[in-house]
Amino acid sequence: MTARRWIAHLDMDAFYASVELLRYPELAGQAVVIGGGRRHQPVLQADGTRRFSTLAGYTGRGVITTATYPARDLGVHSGMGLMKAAARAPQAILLPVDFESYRRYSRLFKAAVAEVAPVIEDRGIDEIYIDLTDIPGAQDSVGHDAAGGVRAVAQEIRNNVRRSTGLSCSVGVTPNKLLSKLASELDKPDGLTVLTMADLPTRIWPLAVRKLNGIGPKAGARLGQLGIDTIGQLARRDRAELLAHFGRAYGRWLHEAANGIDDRPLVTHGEPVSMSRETTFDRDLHAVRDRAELTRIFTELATQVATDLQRKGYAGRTIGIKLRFEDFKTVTRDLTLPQAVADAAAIRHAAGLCLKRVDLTRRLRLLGVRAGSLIRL
DNA sequence: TCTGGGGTCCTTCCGCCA
DNA sequence: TCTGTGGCGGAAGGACCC
Repeated sequence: MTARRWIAHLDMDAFYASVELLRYPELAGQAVVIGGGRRHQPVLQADGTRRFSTLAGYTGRGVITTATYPARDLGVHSGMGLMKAAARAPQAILLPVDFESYRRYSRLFKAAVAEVAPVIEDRGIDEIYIDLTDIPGAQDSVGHDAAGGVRAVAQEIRNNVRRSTGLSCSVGVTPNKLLSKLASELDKPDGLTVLTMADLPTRIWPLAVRKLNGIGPKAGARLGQLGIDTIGQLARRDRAELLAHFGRAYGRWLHEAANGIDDRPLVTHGEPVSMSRETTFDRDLHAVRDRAELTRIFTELATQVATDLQRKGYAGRTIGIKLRFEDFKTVTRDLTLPQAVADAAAIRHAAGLCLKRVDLTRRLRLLGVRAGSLIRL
């Protein structure tokens, strides 16, 4: 009897906002959004209570990074501009992002998972895949529930995460990463969903194609034009038709994904490919009129990239820049050097050579500096 | 009131070279 | 020498994700 493959996807619930609520418990149950600049730090008042900023009157170019569930009920969500969110939910509390804390809780929850199941693929600060196939008990039936064993293992993981962080998470368990990613969303927040291939027609096919990890705004719109809105509609389409419309690689992937087929292994190691720093200005800057300020920011970004590289022990052979113009059009330029570099002066110099290759007549809203082709020092 | 910041991966094009 | 082919690294853009 060969073991049945069980892959879990674990997603922390409203992660950044939930970490903030641990620190400010008086905000529990309220509409809170995370995002924007440093100037919205809560202020401790004379009577010992804290005074929080609200969205009302927000000005700037920030976006929502995370919103609590009560805030989402007011029609705001991550990615939304804070100005727009302020119009919809002026009374919502606004807190600045604190990546330091989120990283600390990220390490905590991943360690808690690893105590139960050590084969983990990192997917960023708030989500992971976990291979449960070989965890003791995962292949057991409980009564007439063939998935009872793996359900218990997943529940133990959830308990461990809550015990060590005080935070809730949602978990999907299925035979592969693609389906588990979908399943973890089915009972959010604080849910556990176990699915087998037999559940595909009832639980997966009714979902919008956009829910599939790998179908973004562009592909979603193109599918819509073909009359394909749900995963089930996609699954029913002729493979040849998808190949004709989307090319060999992507067409094939669409067909397999809709049918729940995904053989990708967990990637448990991984070296960074690039490191970058970028910033959106408070107002659009002009290459000539705002030259001094642009130069200062440019040098600062190069210095930050150098600091990041050195702290993590890498050097980059390809140095690149990214510019975004006032009309949101984005261009990049890069330059591969004879040798990898990690010092601020060399990065700044190479980035400067890249900048000379761009027409700078339009005003800029963003500037970025990147190091790629990394080698370990 | 336009749309953050940090990434990965893929495609296409181009020059160079065998 | 001409023409074709194919690999490869580098550059640029774009789609997508957290």
